[in-house]
Amino acid sequence: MGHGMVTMEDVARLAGVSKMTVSNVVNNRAGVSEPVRRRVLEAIRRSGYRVNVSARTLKSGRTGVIGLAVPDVESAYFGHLASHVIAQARRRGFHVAIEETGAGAAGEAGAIAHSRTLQFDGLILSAVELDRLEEPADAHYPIVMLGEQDFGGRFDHVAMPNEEGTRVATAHLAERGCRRIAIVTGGALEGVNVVTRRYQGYRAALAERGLDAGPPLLFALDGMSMAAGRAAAHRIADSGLGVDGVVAVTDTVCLGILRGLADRGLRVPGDVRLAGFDDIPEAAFSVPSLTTVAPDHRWMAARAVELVTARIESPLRPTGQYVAPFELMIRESSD
Amino acid sequence: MGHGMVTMEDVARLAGVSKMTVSNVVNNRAGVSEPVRRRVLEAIRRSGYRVNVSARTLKSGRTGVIGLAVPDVESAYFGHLASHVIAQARRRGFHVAIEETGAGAAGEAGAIAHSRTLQFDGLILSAVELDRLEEPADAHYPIVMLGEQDFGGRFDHVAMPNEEGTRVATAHLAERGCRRIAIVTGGALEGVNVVTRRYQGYRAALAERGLDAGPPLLFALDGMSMAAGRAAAHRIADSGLGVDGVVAVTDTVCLGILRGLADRGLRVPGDVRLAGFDDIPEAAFSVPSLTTVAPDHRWMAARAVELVTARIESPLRPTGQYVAPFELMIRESSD
DNA sequence: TTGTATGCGTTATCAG
DNA sequence: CTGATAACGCATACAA
Repeated sequence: MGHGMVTMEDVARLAGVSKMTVSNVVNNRAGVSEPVRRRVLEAIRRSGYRVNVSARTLKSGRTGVIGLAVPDVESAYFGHLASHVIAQARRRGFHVAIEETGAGAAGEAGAIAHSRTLQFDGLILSAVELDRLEEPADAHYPIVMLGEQDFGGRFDHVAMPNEEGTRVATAHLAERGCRRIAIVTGGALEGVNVVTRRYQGYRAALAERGLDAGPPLLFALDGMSMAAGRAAAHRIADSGLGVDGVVAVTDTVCLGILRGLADRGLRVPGDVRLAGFDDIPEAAFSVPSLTTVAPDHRWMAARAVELVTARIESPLRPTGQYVAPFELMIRESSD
Repeated sequence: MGHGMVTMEDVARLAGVSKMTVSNVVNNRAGVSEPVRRRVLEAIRRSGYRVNVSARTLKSGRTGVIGLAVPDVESAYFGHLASHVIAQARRRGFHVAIEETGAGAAGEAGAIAHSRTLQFDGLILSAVELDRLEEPADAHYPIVMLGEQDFGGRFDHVAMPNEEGTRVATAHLAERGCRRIAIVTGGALEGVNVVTRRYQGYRAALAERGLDAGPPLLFALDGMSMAAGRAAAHRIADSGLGVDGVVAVTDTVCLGILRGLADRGLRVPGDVRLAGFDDIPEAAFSVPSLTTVAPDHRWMAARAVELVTARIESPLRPTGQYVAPFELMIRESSD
C-alpha cells in the first residue's frame, strides 16, 4: 500500500514543533499556547493528517467500539434495535460494530470470541438461543445480554417482558371473545429462552380463564421468518380446530400469519384475531394493522449501552438485571 | 484496564521458542517444523492467546474491515442489502462495519472521512443524496458507490436499474389498463439521483403511450418512510384526479401507500393498482402482495465487494460502472 | 509551555 | 528451520 500516511511527526515538522505538542493539540489537552495550537491545527489541515487509530489503540488498550451481535441484520426487529443502540452509543462517544450471529447457539458463542479478537471494548449480545455459556478462562470482558438467558446473574442483562407481555396479549384476545387461542412459536420448548418464556405467558393467561391450551393449539415454526409464519397459518386454517385467536411469537412471524390466513380466505379480525410481539415499524402499517406487545426499545438500548459502558469503566462492578417496560398496542387485528 | 493480555512473547516463552516462530505459526507460514508447530499451538491453547489486531494493523496498514455506509439501518431495504454484503465480504476474508449516514449529503460525505479515520480498508457507500463530492487531497482511498451518483466515472459504481426498472413497472400498469398513473417519490427533482432517475423512467413510459404525466400526478414525499407513503396516499385519494395506478419510489413507501389507500376505503388492485421498487422481503407477504421491480441484490452485493477488494489490491486500476439486472415481480397489487 | 526517551504487540528482514 | 533486531504511530513519564 502506497497509502500516503501522514503521521504526527510530519505535522510536527510542518508546524515546527515536537510531535508531543501535536498530540496535545489533537487530544485537546491543556497546556498549549494559543499561537502554537493554531499553527498545529493549520498544519493538520494542510497535510490532511488523521490520527492512526491502531496506534492509539495499541497504546491505550481501547478501541472505542462496542460490538452489537444480533441473529440477523435483515430482520426488521434487529434493524430497529440497532438504530437505537447506535444512537445511544454515539452520545457516549462509542462507535458500534454490528455482528451477525446467524441465530444459532454456536454463532452466539462465536460472537463473543470474535468480539474479543476484534478488540471491541464491550459487547451487547442479543442472545436468542445460547442458553449455556462456558465462562472463558480470562473473564471480565464486558458483555451485556439482551435476551432471555441470564446465566444466573453472571452477566448484565436487559430482558424483554416476554412472559408478562405475552400474558397480557393473550388475555386481551380472550377478552375480545376468542375461545380457541393458538400460539405460533419456535420449536425448542426446553430451557429458558424467548420461546419458552412467551409460551409460558400464553399458558398462564389461558389457565387463569380456564381456556384450552397445550399441544394441539401450539404451532411450531422452523425459523422466525414471515415464510414460516405463513406456513403455520396454513396449518392453522387446515387444522379444523376452530381457532379464533392467534398469538405470534414475533411481529415478523405475525405478518406471515396475516398473509397465510388471507391465502385461506380467513378475515382478520373477523374470523381470527391476531396479536404479535415487538411493535416493529411495519406493524402499524399492515392491513389490518397489528395488535402487538410494544417493549420500550429506546429504553432497552439506552440501558444496554449504559451497562456496557459502566462495565468497561469498572469490570468488577456487580451485575444488574432489568426487564423492559412495555405497552400493549391495540390495533385493527384484534379489534 | 487490568486486561490480562497474553502476548506472543508469553506464548513464545511457554513453548520455548522465539516470538517470531509464534508469529509464523499463527499466520500459517511455511518453514516451521511439525513438532515446533505443535508445541506452539498447544501453548496458544493453554494460554488463551489471541492476536492483537491493533498491533497487526499498525504494522501492516490493513484492518481487514470494509465499511458499509447506508442511510438507515432500520430500513428494510438496507438491512436486506447489508446481509448480502456481509456474506460476500466474509467469503473474501473481510469483516463489515455498518455506518449510518442519516440520508443526508452531509452524512454521506462524513462517512468517507469517518471511514478513513476508522481505518477501514475500503468503503461501500450507498449514496442517496450526495451528488457532488470534493475529491480529497490524498485520493485513491478505495470507495465503491452504490447508488446513482457516478461522479463522472471517478469511482467504481454499482447502480440500480432505476430508470429502466421504473419504466417497465409503469408500462406494466398501463398494460393492465391504468390511465391515470401517479408517481410518489422524493421532493428533490434536480441532479442525478435515485429520485430523478426513477422519475425519468416513469415519464418515459407514459410518453411512449401518450398518457398524462407531469406535476399534477407527482406526489412528493418528505422522507422515504411508510408514514410518508401513507400521507401521500391520502393526498392521492383526496385529490379528485381519478388516479387508478401508482408507482412508488421504494417498497417501503409502497407499503405505506397500501395502508393509506386502505384508510380511504380504496381497494388494491380493484380501484388502484400499485407497483413498488426493491423487492424487499415484506413485499411478498403484504396483503395484497406487491408488484415490484426486483434488482438482483445478491449480484449487487457481490459486485460491490468484488470492486472494493480489487481496488484495495490495486488502487490505481481503472474504475468500473455497472447496472444491476432486474426482474419485474408481478404480484397481487397490480393483478 | 515544550521536548526526549521509551514501549505498546506484531511482523519484515536478515543473520545464524 | 529458527532467532535477533528494528520499525509501525502514538502517548506516557519525565526532563528541560
